Parts: sequence; structure tokens; C-alpha cells
Amino acid sequence: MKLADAKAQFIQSWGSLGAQWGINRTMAQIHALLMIMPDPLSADEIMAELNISRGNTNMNVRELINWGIVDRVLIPGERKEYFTAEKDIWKVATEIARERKRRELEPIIKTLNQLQEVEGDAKDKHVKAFRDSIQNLNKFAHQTDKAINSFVKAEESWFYGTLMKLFK
Amino acid sequence: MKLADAKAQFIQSWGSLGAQWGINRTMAQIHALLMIMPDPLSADEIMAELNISRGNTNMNVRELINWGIVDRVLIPGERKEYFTAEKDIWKVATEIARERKRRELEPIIKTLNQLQEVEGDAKDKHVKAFRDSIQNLNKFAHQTDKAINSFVKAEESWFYGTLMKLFK
DNA sequence: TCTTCTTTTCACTTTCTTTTGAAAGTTCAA
DNA sequence: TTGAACTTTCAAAAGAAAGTGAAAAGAAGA
Repeated sequence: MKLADAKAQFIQSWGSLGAQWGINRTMAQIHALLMIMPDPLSADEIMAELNISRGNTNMNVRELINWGIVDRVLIPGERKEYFTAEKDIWKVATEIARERKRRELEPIIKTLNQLQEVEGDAKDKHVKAFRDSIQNLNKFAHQTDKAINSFVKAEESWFYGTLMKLFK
Repeated sequence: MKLADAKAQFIQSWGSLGAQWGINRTMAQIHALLMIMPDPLSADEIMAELNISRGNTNMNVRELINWGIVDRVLIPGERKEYFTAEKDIWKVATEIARERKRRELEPIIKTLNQLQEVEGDAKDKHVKAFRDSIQNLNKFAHQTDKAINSFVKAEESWFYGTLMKLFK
């Protein structure tokens, strides 16, 4: 397979994978492109490679930067901004885990706490079933929270970081 | 908060959570509804509770059954089919992990293996960067695969199952 | 077999999301 | 201060995904 075809296939696969996980296709594609490029790209290069508009490029690059998995790079003497992606997929995974936790898990925990205070007679089986479900979910959410924290910390800490390299 | 309101809020939150993770909103809502109901519901009851059409109900219930997180229940003497959801969220989580692995991770691994065979001079930095990224991802994918396997097995096996109850 | 109730399918509609492109905004060298 | 280069915004268009409803298919009992 030629490099150009392989690149195209990778970008398109990464894009549809992202889509299945609730991440906008273009955003995932830009990320894929930046991951496999040895050097930073400018907005124009991204537009050209993926055939997308400037506005779209700008929006999605900005969002990737918010997620912490793409960085702005300034090349001395150049006015244009360049962009580059973290190449270590483990770091990418921990960043994504951290972000999704913050954006999704934390709000869920808040909602669950509110829902636990539902009124009603504990003998009513509907009330009981509801309370049980929420409690069950709450425990699960807290456990998941802890698990993500250790995952994120493992990557951050030097000690576990070294340990993890054994797996990689 | 009244039970009816709490139910409605839970269903809607679970629905939008699902949407963020690439699961169709209605499917997640039906799942939420079945999780908090003490007894199985018929298609008509689901339609009425969620205000959705019969076709939509049918499609999404079938998909939930495919995922293995909702079961068809036959009530003796009744001709209608009833549906119920697994109430233990850990089991739900392992089922979902198993399914997503099968549907997504496994195809990714296949694709990555193909992409590793890209032609080209290893001294070309574009070729090198591409190969490195793919290899990196491949290791990550295999590691993830193993991690999911242990998660799924931990729930299945009685021994770890008992152990896990300590966490829950 | 025929009737009736239930489930499934599918072409069509609606809704939601993404992308575009033009315009406005910003920055900086001259 | 100007204007060229570059970036950001946003309303409208296109596209994708989900939902509807009616008809077809299937199942159970008479």
C-alpha cells in the first residue's frame, strides 16, 4: 500500500471511530492527520489535506486544543500558527479520559445525588426500584471516577509512568 | 421531588448521556425506563411512557436485545411480549464493553495491521512518522483489548465476581 | 382455514448536526 | 495609520440520523 492511501485510510477510519464515540468526524480526522505528520501543519495545510473549509478547520482545531490533545506551535519568523498533536497515544487517552470525566461524569454524579432524594413510600415497589437503581448507578459512578483518577495519575506520576512503559 | 418527575429527569439525562457516547437517544431512554421499572413493560407501555412510535420502539428494543442488555420476557397466558433490562449496572457495563470491543476494537486492530504494511523508504520522515504512529496505536489497541478482556472476565468469574462486590 | 392481534419493515418526514463561505475582526510590518 | 496576512464568527445550506405510520408479515386461537 502506498503511503498516501494508507494515510487517507487511517484518517477516514479514525474519523468514523470518533463519530461512533460521539466525537465530531472532522475533529477526529484533523487529529488523525496531525498525529501522523512528522511536522506541525498550518490551517491551510489542514484545509488542503482534508478538503474542508477554513471555518470548519478553525473550529475543530480550537476544540482539539481545548481538549488538550493538540498544541499551537509558533515557528520563529513565521506569522502563521502551526498545529501539532501529541504523538503518544497513552497521553492522548489520559487527556481524553480526564476531559470526558470533567464534562460528563461530574455532571452525572450531581444529577444522581439530586435524584436520590425522591419522595415516596419505601414500600411502594416503584419507589423502591427507582431508589435502588439510582443508588446502584451512584456507586458505579463513584467507582468509575476513582478508576479514571488512577488511570490519569498513573500516566502523570513518574513512578507509574515508568511502570506503564513496560506495557506499552 | 416527586417520583414521576424524578423518573422523567433520569430518562432524559440517561438519554443525553447515551447521545454523547454515540448511542441513539431513544435507545438509551428505553433502557433507562426499563432499568427503573420493577416489572417488565410491553411495547405499548414503552410507547406511551416515552411518546414514541411503534416502529421506533420496535427498532430500538431489538437493538438493545442485540446488545444483550434487555431481555424479552414472556408472561404466561399473555400473547404480548414484555421487556426488561438488567438492573445490575456492572453487568450492563461489561456487556457494553464486550459489544463495543467486538464491534469496534476488533475491526480497528485489523485495519491497523493492514496499515502497518505501508510501502516506502524508512528514511523518509513521513513514512517513518506514519509507521511509528500506527505501531504505537497497535500496541495501545492490544493493551486495551487485554484490559477489556480482564474487565469482562472479572465480572463473569465467580471468584472475581465476589471480589468485585467489595468495590461496588 | 380464517380471523384477530402483534410484530416487523420501509419509504417518507422531521429533526438535529455539520459544514460552508462571506464578512468582520485581529495583528503587525511598513 | 494603513493595508496585507491571517483568524474568527455566524447565518444559511447541506447532509446525516432518527422517528413516523401504514402496510406486510407472522403467530395464536377459533
